[in-house]
Amino acid sequence: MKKLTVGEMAKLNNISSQTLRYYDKIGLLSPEEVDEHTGYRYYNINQSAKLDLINHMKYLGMPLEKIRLLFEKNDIRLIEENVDKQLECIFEEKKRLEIMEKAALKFKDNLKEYRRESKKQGVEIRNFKKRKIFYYDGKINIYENDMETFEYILRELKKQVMVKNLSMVYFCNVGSIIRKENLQKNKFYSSEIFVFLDNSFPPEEKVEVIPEGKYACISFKGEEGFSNELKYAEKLLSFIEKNNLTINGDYICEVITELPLFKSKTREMYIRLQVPVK
Amino acid sequence: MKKLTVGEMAKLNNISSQTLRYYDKIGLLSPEEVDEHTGYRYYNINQSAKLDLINHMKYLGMPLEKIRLLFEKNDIRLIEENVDKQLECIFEEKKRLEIMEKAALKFKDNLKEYRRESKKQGVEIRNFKKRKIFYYDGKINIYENDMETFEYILRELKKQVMVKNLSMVYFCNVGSIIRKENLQKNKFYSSEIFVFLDNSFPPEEKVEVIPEGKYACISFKGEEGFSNELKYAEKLLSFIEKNNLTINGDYICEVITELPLFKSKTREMYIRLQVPVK
DNA sequence: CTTGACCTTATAGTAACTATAAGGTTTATA
DNA sequence: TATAAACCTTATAGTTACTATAAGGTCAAG
Repeated sequence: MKKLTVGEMAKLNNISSQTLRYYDKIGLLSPEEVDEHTGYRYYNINQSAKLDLINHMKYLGMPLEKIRLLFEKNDIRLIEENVDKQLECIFEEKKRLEIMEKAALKFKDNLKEYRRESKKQGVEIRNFKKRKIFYYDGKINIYENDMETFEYILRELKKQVMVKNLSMVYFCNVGSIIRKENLQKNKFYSSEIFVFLDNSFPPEEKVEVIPEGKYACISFKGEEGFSNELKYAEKLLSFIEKNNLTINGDYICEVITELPLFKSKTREMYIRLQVPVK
Repeated sequence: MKKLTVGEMAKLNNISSQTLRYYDKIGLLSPEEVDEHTGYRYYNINQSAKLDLINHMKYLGMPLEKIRLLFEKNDIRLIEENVDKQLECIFEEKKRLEIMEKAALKFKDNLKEYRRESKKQGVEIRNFKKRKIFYYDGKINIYENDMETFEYILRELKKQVMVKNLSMVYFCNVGSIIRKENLQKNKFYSSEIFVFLDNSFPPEEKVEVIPEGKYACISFKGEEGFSNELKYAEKLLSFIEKNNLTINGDYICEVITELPLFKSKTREMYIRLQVPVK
């Protein structure tokens, strides 16, 4: 039988000779013969079969070290078990990709909304579909505290989100709520902040549905502190009053997109205030 | 505002302090302040916003270097383009996973068949569903040549499979064909070898359908050369004759599973001969 | 005998960290 | 005020499955 050099063997199997040398080094596939004097590797074409199998198992996502061990152990049942494990990994990976995809689409949505909102001025009436949120009550009125405190409450929410094993994907869409009772009393009190969830999320404690319907909205660029928000909230409420609308639920302050990357070190957020109306 | 040390900042954001130091090193996120004398890093809680965004983009599958560049370029449109690219990557990755899953399931199937066949002796009649193959004609009668030549033809098939952009997944299921005309003339001539394809594979040149139906089968352990096969083929054909069955199509020699890992350096294959009968 | 194409080993680089070592700083307690 | 614990610093190596490069040896053809 013809002895093949690394280069020939590599070409026949469509891989690089370095890869073959590497496989030799880690003991995964060694040439049939090595010239003692020159160190030249000589392969046999039928070693391709093993290479085929390596590629196949690699394709299943197995690390080379595991493949090597399986070869060493030489037990079909072990191989089967490992293929089952690989299948589980593949399943997990597929789930992860699904979430990634959702996250990317949501991110695009956010950017689109960002562009839309940054052109808008004044109050408008919009229809929103049903939305789900996961909220956390910090027990502190955010309007009576500074951004620093708000950040700490946000971190707390983030931890809750992680504890609940929700994906961090959601964490780009946060907001705060003023409950209807307080709003009607003109009391700016909000201790609850939330993240938007996927609509497919199952009902659970601290998961709430924000109903579909008409919302009076106003959006603006968030700045340090909440003084800004109060100004726009007043505009929104006076619009509602002027147009003889009735407040129909909780006031929501939604962060459209935050791009803290730019110039400033702090959050640079577009904010949309929303009040459901009749 | 409170200055946070790496450890505090890390704890608040549920990452390790080493990661924060690493981000500092690669210029992705540097602390607001560094003590000139001691080198201590001091962060501000509102830098968490940037960390959130980093995590989000990382989640989309972006490498840190790209995230850093996007931060540097400071252009929303660029970010959007990159998210689109990420979506494409996610899509590709999903396709790859699908194939991986199929490969793993097929591999398990093969092992199951391997166990089944290794217990069987003698001829049996089995029903097979429709199967698709991609074949390659080496123009050389494999029965008149040795295993080495066969291996070279296999390598050629492999290249064709790659040229056609088929997944290597299929390469674990190879076989050879003796056409009906030759078989009926008792002429053991096969120059065509093939890989089984997914049934969803679109019809194309060199893609053929092996029809559903009854097959007379015999399986055995493959050994060096084809002498072994000829012996079993004779058994199969005499069975067909004895039982007054008619040959209804091409003779197929299918490699059930090869596990070249074990002891021997050469292919260790279970082989199933199949002849469609009426 | 030379030339070019191949082979060898060794080392560094990739990505996003983690782990470790050796040594300096801060803070709380005795 | 001394000291110890808990933190911080930098630098280095390791992870995976290779690829790229350098410096030098071997082989086959002309």
